[in-house]
Amino acid sequence: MDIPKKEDHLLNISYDSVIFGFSGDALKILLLEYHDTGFFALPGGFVRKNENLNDAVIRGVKERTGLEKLFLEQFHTFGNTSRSDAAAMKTIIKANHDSYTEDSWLFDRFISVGYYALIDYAKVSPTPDALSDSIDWYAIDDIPPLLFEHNLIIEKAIETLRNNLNKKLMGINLLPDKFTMKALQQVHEAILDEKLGRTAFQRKMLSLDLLERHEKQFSGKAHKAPYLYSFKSDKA
Amino acid sequence: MDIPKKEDHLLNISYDSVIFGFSGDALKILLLEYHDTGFFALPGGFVRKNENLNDAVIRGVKERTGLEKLFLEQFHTFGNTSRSDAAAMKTIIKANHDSYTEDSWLFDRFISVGYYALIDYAKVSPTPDALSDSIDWYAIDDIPPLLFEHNLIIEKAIETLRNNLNKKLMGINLLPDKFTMKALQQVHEAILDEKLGRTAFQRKMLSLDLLERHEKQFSGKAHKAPYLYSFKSDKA
DNA sequence: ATCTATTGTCTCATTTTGTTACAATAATAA
DNA sequence: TTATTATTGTAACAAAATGAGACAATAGAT
Repeated sequence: MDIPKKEDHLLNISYDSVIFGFSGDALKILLLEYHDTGFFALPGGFVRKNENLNDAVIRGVKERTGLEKLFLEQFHTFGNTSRSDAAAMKTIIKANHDSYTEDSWLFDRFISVGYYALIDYAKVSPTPDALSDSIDWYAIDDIPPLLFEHNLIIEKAIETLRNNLNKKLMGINLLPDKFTMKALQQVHEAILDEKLGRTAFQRKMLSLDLLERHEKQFSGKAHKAPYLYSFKSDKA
Repeated sequence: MDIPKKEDHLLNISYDSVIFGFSGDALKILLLEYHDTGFFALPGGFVRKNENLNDAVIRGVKERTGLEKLFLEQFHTFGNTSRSDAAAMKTIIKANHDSYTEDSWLFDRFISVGYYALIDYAKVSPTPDALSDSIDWYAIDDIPPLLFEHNLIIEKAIETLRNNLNKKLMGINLLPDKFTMKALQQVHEAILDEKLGRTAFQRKMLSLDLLERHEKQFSGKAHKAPYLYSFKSDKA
């Protein structure tokens, strides 16, 4: 992988993406570990000179997950001087490139726009890029210390996700196209970090008139089979 | 006024501020008009190399309004290529500066962070800076066409304000320290653009336990005098 | 055929919200 | 001093939303 070129990009501005997935029991996010440094961080990147900010983030998330259509939303822009860490950036670049130069634009101060994405955990097999040893899922209550105040960015992302959860059933973006009411409830519980009453939850979801009921799902277990639901497409 | 110098600032990044005030009957915002151009726009600015983004916005709003302590919150970052307009920027700079240079950094593309501020309308006498003919209040349903997609930025600011209104009685930032329940209700109605039931509103506000009741306010009119309230400082 | 775990819905209690009613009151007019 | 008027604070009641428990339906195991 080449170092991104200064003349192709906007300066002093970057993005960081908090990519959420739901494993069935826990809410997780994708973190990458840089080669030979022990550094963990959020997947991020830069904006090309003639590229919309949104498109830059979509491009970056696609490179990391292979997903093209995904739920993606900006939540906050982080602009404190304290969040820059030129030393760490130098270590990363040094560990990966012979062409290390002391005065790279990458060591400048960056203002970073935070995005979060909600994706179907099952649809992704994350692949590390050339800069990173690994890219892996981490449960949100088990996040290691990260570079560049990224732990703070994650907290803010979760807070935003909680606040927006009720708007238009956002949680469904973490599930397959068809899902049971129980799965939807588990997603909500994972995001809110609290138990919800089963009957009240079901009544509320159905009353929103956003779900379409399909065939039953037979699990092979000895009990009544639940209906499958999907998000009504005309409510998007 | 001097043109801001390239070497002092972050490149490709700016901010725009939507400064809300409440005149007693309508919600208004501050717009400025540039010298000799007929161009209207939101007050905005740039970030110095060693300055926090938030501090840059505080500095800019203070220069325009004289206010130092104010309610200020970031709401969205605008990053589409379509929002840049080098031609308009050139017109503005030309109209104001002999030292016009064709290749100024100001003509580059900018990603702009949107902030909104809530201030006490009565406390401000807006003063135009050297670049602008006028800075004035405009009711939010009477905004002229603005440069750089600023109309869109205002819409998003209002939307965010509506969504956040219930969080911790944000509306009080548009009022003096002490205010009547009726004034608070009028602020809410102006923001939400709908009438609210008087008794339900009063009951709700009092139940939040965020308001402190003070002496009555005698208006001189022939009716029962309302209590004055303030925001409980320990709930900030 | 009986048993077990889970689901969908009903019912009822509780809480919240919306609306109307009404007494209290500050200033004015009679 | 005593009505009169406009507005305020709160109570009272109705309607709607929410929470919790009961229960029948049912897919598969025994």
